[in-house]
This record gives sequence, C-alpha cells and structure tokens, in this order.
Amino acid sequence: MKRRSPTIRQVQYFVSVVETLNFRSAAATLDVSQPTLSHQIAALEESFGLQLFERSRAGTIMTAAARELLPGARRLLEELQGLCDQAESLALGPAATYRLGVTPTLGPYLLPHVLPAVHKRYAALKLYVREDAPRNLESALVSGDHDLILTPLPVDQPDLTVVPLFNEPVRLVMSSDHRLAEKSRIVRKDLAGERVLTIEEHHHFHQQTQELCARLGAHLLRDYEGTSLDTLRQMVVMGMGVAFLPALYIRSEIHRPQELRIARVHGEDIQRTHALVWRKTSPARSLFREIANEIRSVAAATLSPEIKLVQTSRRKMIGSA
Amino acid sequence: MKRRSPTIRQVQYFVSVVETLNFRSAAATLDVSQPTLSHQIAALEESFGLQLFERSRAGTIMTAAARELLPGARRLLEELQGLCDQAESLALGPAATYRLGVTPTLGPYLLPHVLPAVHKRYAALKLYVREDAPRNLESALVSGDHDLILTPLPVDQPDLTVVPLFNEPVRLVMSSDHRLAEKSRIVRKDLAGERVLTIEEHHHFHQQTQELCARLGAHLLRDYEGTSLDTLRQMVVMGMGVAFLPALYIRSEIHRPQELRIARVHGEDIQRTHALVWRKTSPARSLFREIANEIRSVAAATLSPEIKLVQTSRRKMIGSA
DNA sequence: TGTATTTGATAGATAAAATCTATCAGTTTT
DNA sequence: AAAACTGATAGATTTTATCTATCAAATACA
Repeated sequence: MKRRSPTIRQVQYFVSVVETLNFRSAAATLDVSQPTLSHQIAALEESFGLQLFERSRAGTIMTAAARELLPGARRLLEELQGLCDQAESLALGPAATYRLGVTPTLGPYLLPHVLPAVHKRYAALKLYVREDAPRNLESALVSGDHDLILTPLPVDQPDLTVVPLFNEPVRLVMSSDHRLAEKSRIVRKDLAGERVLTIEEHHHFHQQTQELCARLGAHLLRDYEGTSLDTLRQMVVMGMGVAFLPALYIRSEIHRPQELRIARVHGEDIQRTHALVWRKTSPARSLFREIANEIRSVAAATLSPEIKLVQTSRRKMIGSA
Repeated sequence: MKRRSPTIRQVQYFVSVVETLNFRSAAATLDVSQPTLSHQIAALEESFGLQLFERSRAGTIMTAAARELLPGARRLLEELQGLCDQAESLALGPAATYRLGVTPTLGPYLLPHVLPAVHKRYAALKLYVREDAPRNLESALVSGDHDLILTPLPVDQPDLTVVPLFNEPVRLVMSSDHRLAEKSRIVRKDLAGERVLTIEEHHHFHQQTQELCARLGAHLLRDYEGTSLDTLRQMVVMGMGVAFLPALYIRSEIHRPQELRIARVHGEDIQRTHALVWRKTSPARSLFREIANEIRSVAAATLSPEIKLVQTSRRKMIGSA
C-alpha cells in the first residue's frame, strides 16, 4: 500500500467538494474537468485510506471521517494562503528583518542619528543591530550571520561589496590640566613621547591608534587599556594620559568641555573611514545600496562638520585605509 | 508571470535545505537527486517571486525573506502532518463522531442502557444523538444529516439497510380508579368504546395507537393529545382516559405503581419493533452492524423481560411491520 | 602550489502525474 | 417517457517531477 502524502491541490479539491456537495459544480468553480476532480478526490481517499464522500447519482454527502478532517484541511489551506500572502508582501518591498552588525566604537554614536530616517523611508523594514568587533563582523557577514555591516575600513574580503560612507576625524583628547591643554595649536612634534591611552586590543580602533602613535612618535600606554571609549575618556579625565577619540563619539558623549580639552593635530590627517558592507550575492543588495545613500545623506545633513563624505564611486570597491 | 501556488513538496524541500544549508545532503535526506532539489527550490523561488537562498560553492545561506517565511512553512508542514495523523487514526478505527437520530418515544428510555456499553467497546467513537420524529429521521438519514437512526418499523426507503433489533411490547395504562383497574385479566372486548389518549400526530407512535384502537374497537381521543409520553402519563393519572405506552418507557419512568395500573391485553400481540438503520453506501456500515449487535446483546441482557429480540437475519431487510 | 573533492547549476532523457475529451449508467425532474 | 443531471470510467495528451551525466567554480589537502 503506497501512502503518498496528499497534495495541496487535493486538499483544495476536497474542501471545494465539501462546499458544494456536487462534483460538477465544484469542478467548474475550480476550473478543472469533473473527471479530474473525481480522480483527485479518489487519490486523496486512497492516500488517507478513508472514504470521504458517499457518492450517489442523487447527491454527494460527507462521511463522518470527512467531517472530522475538514477543519484541519481548512487550516492547512489557510496556512498556505498566509505563506503566499507573506511572500507576496516580501516580494513587494523590504519587509524583512535584516541583521546589521556594527563596530562598538561607531554604532552607538552614529546609528541614533541615522536609523530614524531609515525607518521612516522603509517603514516595513526592520534592522536587528548587533555590536561586534570589526574582524568578527567581516567573517559573520561572509558566513551569513549578518546581512550588512557598518565597519571601519580596510575590509579586504573578496565577494563583499564595500561602500565607503564618510571620513570621521579622530581628535586628540587630554585633561584640562595637561601641559598641552593651553596650547592653541598642537602640531606633530608636540606629541613626541606623549603617553597615549588606548582601547582594548581586539578593537579595530586599537590598531589604528597604534599606527598613529608610531607615526607621530608618541608612546602607546599598554598597561591599562580601556574596555570602551567611555572608559578611555574616564582615564583621560583622571590624567592617566591623552587619547585619540573619534569625533562622533566626542559629539555624542562629551558634554562637559571644561574637564577635557579637545584638539586636533595640525598638519596631520587623522581620521578613519567607515563603510557599509554586504555580500555581493545578497538579494537585497539594491536595498542596501539605497540604505548606504540614506546614511550618507543623513550624515552629511546632520553630522557636519565632524564628518566628510567619501566620494561616491560607482565601482565596487575593495576597501583601502 | 505565472504564479502557481507552491507545492507541499516544495515547502518540505525548502525546510530541508534550511536545516542543512547544503543542497546535496538535503537531497540525500529527502531521498531525491540534487538536481531535483535545486530545480524545485528554484521553482518555489519563482512562485514566491523571492530569492530564498544565497548559493555559492562555498556554502548556502538563507536570505532575510527565507528567514521570514520559515516559521510559516514549518506551520504548514505541521498542519499537514496533523491532518495525516488524524486520517491515519481515523482509518485505524472508528474515532469519528457519528450522528445518531432517535425517536423521542424510544431514545431516552433505551439509550441510557445501551450507550455506556457502546462507548466502552469503541472508546474513540462518539455518538451525537438527536431526537426527531421517525419520518424526519428517515429523510434526514437519506440526505446525510444523520449517519444512523434508531426508529420503529416500518421503514420503506430503498438504499437503506434496516436491521431490526427487538420487539417492545406496548402496555395498557389506566388510572388506579378506572373501571378496569381491578380486573385481573383484560381482553379485547373489555376495551370496546374505551377512551384512549394518544401522543401528538407527528409521532409514529400516534399512528400505531390509532391502528391499535381501530383493531380493538376502542375510541381514540383526539381532543387533547400529549406532546410527550410523560404528558400522556399525566393525562392518564388525571383520569382523562387510558393510554397505550411502550414497555421501555414504563420501565424507565413509572416508579409509583399505586397511582397507575399497568396491564396487558390478553390474546393480543401488541408491540412495536425497533430497528437500526443506515445508508447502504455508508462507509461505516460494518461498524454500524457491530453496533446493532451490541445493542441487541445489551438489550437482551438488561432489558428482559420487557423486550424480545428479533431473529437475526443475514439478508438486508426492508422493514415490515 | 597543484590535485582531489565538494559545491550547486545545467542539459537532456525518462518516468510519473494530472488533466482533458468522450462516454456510460444510473437518478431525478419535468 | 423524455430530458437533464449525477459521478465513474477509459484512453489520449499534456504537464510536471525526477533522474543521470556533466560542468564550472571554490575549497581542502598535500
């Protein structure tokens, strides 16, 4: 006895016959021929091992088994309809939940400015934001754990579309009683031998600070590293050293300028570049490109003068520092 | 763009690929070839108008749309599984609800004795009992509103299987101050001209009483007819006349013999025959025959001496009075 | 750095299934 | 008694699902 699973079609036919109790008119409603309907109902009965209808030339009546099965059959069809409806609305526009990974040293200070605009423009879209270190972000993006990441350059993974968004300056921050605090103009040589605090090693920003120090001849303090930019700031306030902090962080979190002095190093181009990155094969790539543009325009409108947009490029870019 | 509804099979394939994220191993699990699986997934994507997977030689990952659709797909498959399970258990044994129609002049007095045994033997079976007048019962059985009826003979509908169960004597009932109450032996001529109360016309028992009166030369009182056997009894108690009442009713409901005199008419065979009836085409016919036997044996065991079994007959019988 | 293995897609043939038309044999209606 | 209507059946045809064989790209391993 071969027990093949019933077909959706067969279940639809079943419900139709129940509704009319007449094979011919049910067939007409379904737009199939009456023999087809009879055949499929017979096949369904075969696969259930049950008789569903008592047929007579005088009319068709449901069996007790059919009465028992009917509600489940209807639920099945409703589930299917729901699935199709959902698929249709998904096909119509972005209504899914996309997983966005962000660097902890940027996300909290940029996204609050950007997400409202994105949500306004794509009402049905949801972004599930998770923070992670940049190198984890990249591999998680490749493996499919994220759909989209917001990360500092460089990104050197093939198969990824990297759209640079903007340059974020990095400022020098010192306590107000620091020896350079009163200096109106700080240049490279002022920093020679200066003790520079940094964030934990696994952050991308750590490496950038390290390179910066090497370039400026400053001394990277590795005894005590901050677990976050906030910690770093506290350490600076307590006079443990100076630190480089991203401009968007400073804009968001430093509200008492009297306790800290924020300076730029003249003659030096100190900044990091952030990019939005996704898999080249992602079916939502065009949506992601639009989101990139949205972020760029919101950033340009609300975050200047801190940030400067990166030239838009039509080419797919492999990120460079 | 032709948007055919997805197939159950396609949804199963979809869930399988989600579970392994590998087309080949999913195909092996499903016991189909990998090209078949690829093809069906592609067909599903086509019918949804959505991409469900990002394929690369390095691995397969779900799209956001697939993540959204997955729960619904799983629900759909669960509904199907539930339907199949239910069908299987229905095919295994009688687990459905059958609709049993009964005469009001028998049902309440017989079924309490019979149903417990039936339920014990067919634990999963449910009987939905409804009372109705015999001729309604018959047509409702034919039209499918009932699956089974318990009715007095005769039944003269073709296409029905009629299994006579037992003969139920009909007794003469009079008030204790009636002129015949003290008579130890009542015969036919005692009833000549006697005023006989009856139940409402649409009951089968009315007609039987009528025929009985004609045969015995009694006078059928039609001014005031009882709406139920209970009413009839009350009328007898109040001395409005005598009545014929079925033995099973008397057994069940008359507990104060001092206010009523119950007698038989000697030399007369006054009884009605009850039968269990179903459509010849009913798929549960073998079950119904078993139920008939069950009723017969329970009746024989617990309801004698009131009732006498009718000879079992292997032939399908068209009922006769 | 090659080599073998693994990935999903593709082409074409084949098998299976659903569907159609035409017809039949009973029922009910007129 | 005739006409209309019922679902079942037979056989042809179209559609669909599936298979085998193969490919091209990527990875894993030596």
